[in-house]
Amino acid sequence: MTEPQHASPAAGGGDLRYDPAADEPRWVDAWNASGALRADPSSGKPAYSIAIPPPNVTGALHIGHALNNSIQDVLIRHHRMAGYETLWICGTDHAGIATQAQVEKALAREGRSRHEIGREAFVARAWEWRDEYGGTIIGQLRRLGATLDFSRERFTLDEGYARAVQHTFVDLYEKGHVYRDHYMVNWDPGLGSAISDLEVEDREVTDALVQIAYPLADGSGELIVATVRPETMLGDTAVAVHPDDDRYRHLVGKTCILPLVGRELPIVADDYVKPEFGTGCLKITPAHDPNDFDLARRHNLPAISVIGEDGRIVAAMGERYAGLTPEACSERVQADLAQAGLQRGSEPYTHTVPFSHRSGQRVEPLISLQWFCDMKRLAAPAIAAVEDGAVTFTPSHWAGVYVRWMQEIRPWCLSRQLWWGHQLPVWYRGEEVYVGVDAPDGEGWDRDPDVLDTWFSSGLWPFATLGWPEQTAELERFYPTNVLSTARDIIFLWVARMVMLGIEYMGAPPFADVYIHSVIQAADGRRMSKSLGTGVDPLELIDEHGADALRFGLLLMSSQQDVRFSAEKIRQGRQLVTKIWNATRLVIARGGTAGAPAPVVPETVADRWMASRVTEAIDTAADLIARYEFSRLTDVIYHLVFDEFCDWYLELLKHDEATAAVAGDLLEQILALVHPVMPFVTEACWEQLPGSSGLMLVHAPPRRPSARDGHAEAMVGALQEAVTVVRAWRSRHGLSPKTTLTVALDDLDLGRLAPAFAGLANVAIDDVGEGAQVLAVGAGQIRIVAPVGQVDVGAERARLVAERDRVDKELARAEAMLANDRFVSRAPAALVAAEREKVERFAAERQILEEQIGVLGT
RNA sequence: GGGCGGUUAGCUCAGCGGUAGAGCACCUGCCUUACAAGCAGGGGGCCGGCAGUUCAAAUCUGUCACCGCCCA
Repeated sequence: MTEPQHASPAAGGGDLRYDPAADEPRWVDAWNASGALRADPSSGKPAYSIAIPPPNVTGALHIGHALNNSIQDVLIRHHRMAGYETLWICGTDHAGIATQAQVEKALAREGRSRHEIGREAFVARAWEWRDEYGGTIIGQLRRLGATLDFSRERFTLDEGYARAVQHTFVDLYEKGHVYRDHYMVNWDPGLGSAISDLEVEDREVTDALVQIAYPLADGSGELIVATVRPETMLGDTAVAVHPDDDRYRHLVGKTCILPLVGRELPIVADDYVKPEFGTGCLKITPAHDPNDFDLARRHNLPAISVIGEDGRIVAAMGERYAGLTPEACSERVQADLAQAGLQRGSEPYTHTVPFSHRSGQRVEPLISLQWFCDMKRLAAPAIAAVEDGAVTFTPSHWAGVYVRWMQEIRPWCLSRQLWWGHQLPVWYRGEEVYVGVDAPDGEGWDRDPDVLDTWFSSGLWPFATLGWPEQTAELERFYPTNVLSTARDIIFLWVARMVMLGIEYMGAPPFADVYIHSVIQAADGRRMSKSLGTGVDPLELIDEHGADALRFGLLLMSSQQDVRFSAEKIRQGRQLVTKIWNATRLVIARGGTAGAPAPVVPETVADRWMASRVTEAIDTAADLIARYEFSRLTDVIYHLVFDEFCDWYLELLKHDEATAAVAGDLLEQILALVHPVMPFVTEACWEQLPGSSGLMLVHAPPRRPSARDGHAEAMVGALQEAVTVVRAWRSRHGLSPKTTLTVALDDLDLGRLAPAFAGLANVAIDDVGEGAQVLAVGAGQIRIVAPVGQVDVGAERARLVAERDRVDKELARAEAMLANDRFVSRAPAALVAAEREKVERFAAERQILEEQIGVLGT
């Protein structure tokens, strides 16, 4: 027989602090083994469910995951303890681009490429990669203490899930929302795929703004156009001017000659053109600029592609340019223009240019045949759901962000030229197109090689994970989920799409609440960056401080806005862990036990006071959780444990002013209150408390140990003030805390707490005679004997005079307010009464101060 | 260019109409047998500038200045 290898708070030789690294793993196992994480759709309890925003299968836990999953775990644990049948849906996202890149990298190390091994082998390779590494982040979530339903882990490429995705695509096609079109897309040449608008980020770049002369066809002169991309001129199909521009009005309808190519270009008028930009003449390249594309559609202009999907100049541009990179082509075009005498100048020009979020490469806008989803009709009910309150955002201003984006929603390019993902359920045979979940009958059909944007499949997450389109018990029971917790950069990518698809397929939005948590920035106030080394690894923080400390610290630092990472908050969490641990040791040493079937009846004033404080904290905490105010929740916990339970109540317990039975019961309630935030240490403490049984994980919710008790709060309040006043006095006079002072209490009724006062303040209560110093305490006062020769009378007098002046000012302020008729007549009566009370109190305080000053003499 | 958010103690952030708060940092005492990763006491802010509304403004309105984010 060996003792378990874990820390113990038990009295007598117990460890002085909790050891998270040694103790946490066994709780992860115990929770899992308990079966409590597995949701039971057939239970009679009310349901509470959350779908985890599925982490990228290639990902590792970052600080944002750590915060978001701490939040979700608090919600899940709180509701589980409160008697809900909870389901926290677990799983990962197949992350098309990221996963494909990982596998391609592995292949490259072997000197091979995906094209060499072919699609089938590549996909098999990707699955192998996923089987080997795909569980990493789920394991990391376990270390955080996340109580996901691991038995229902889903992956967005699972067979059933894939079926749901195919079904959705086919259905949207049949409803006419999904269509195929030649349209301008964001082409990522690095990836060799189209990407969505949301995967593009604009960056400032300084390019050369080149001026080129386009001769008028009738030989009457020339137009000068300015461009940062001279190579695209090869695809120009018009020159545009503003309709109100007097310089060019007479040229509209005429034509000019495209240099180097010789094509005749119409000169069109369009108010998109800014007359003040450059020369006011805009070359139009419909195939390579989104604005030009739109303008060309308005004027029925053809589009001529210059750059192909390989990122190089297409063959149709002739052998002088074909095959060049755009940069090389730009140089050659400029040289050719110079030779032709048509280059008119060049100047540096800073503008924003789209870059791929995925590959980091400059996005090439080009026209391509892709599958799109028209979002307008799907968006309308999704907007209504937020506007009429069926879906609420916290903080609320994100609702506006969501609605504004949805109102201007644009078609979503669904196809990606990748191999890893949901291949489009589309087949072609000549001009025929077949869209269906199953392959078409007959010979000669070729399946579209493209896959769907990963976000298309994750849009189905809250219901496809529950078995949809099958009508499962889980779906019936747990849809819609209660809340989605996520970061604001996901609102468009994911939240909006989930709401649209949830309403379309389930007839109800996928969640009632959307909680948008803080983005945790680096200490410098910028986004954490791996390349800059400003990232913080949550796993290292768990190693160093424990998961409880990390969870607490992250929740404490989070707020309604972005916040800077603060290691100090994590340390604070660790201190709370230690505090709870040691408080438990003390309570056990004093004979406290747990497991009382009903509140232990408080006996003493101190007991009733603490029971009252715990009661209030429990109520407040439940309210804060309901409002997603996690930072305040941690604050309430911290204050309760440190300032009330430990600093006062346990000290009173040591002075036998509180009872061990109540202390044990209250500690139990506090552990239950703290457990959703700090699950590990609360389990460990609970385990050590005599009388405990089972896991804190499934403990009943923290029980209000008694009603609020105003009398007890007032009595202990008076005690605290009296003790503090004496301690401060002693400290001011440089007296050691060990110096026992003699004091008398005048009109100060501490009742049965008087002995506690004597103990905590280290005083003897006795008759003090004349000449003692007077200290105001609430309604009464304390007279205190100054040890002869140990008190700096001059300094004390100066302090008292300063204090009296301060009170005078307060008095004058309150009196001035009361002298103001408009205040007395217009302010709420309660406030006026409060000011009157203040006048009385300040006057009394002033009198005591005068008395004190008098005693000290001049 | 449009929109949103921010500017409060040295630092990180609360408060959002009734006399400025927390944690950390700082200063001064304490190894008081649960905890020195602790305890006790203390100093520190004309709440970005200006102008309004109000009996009363960090708090509401307008405006300016910076900082950040999102969408073009």
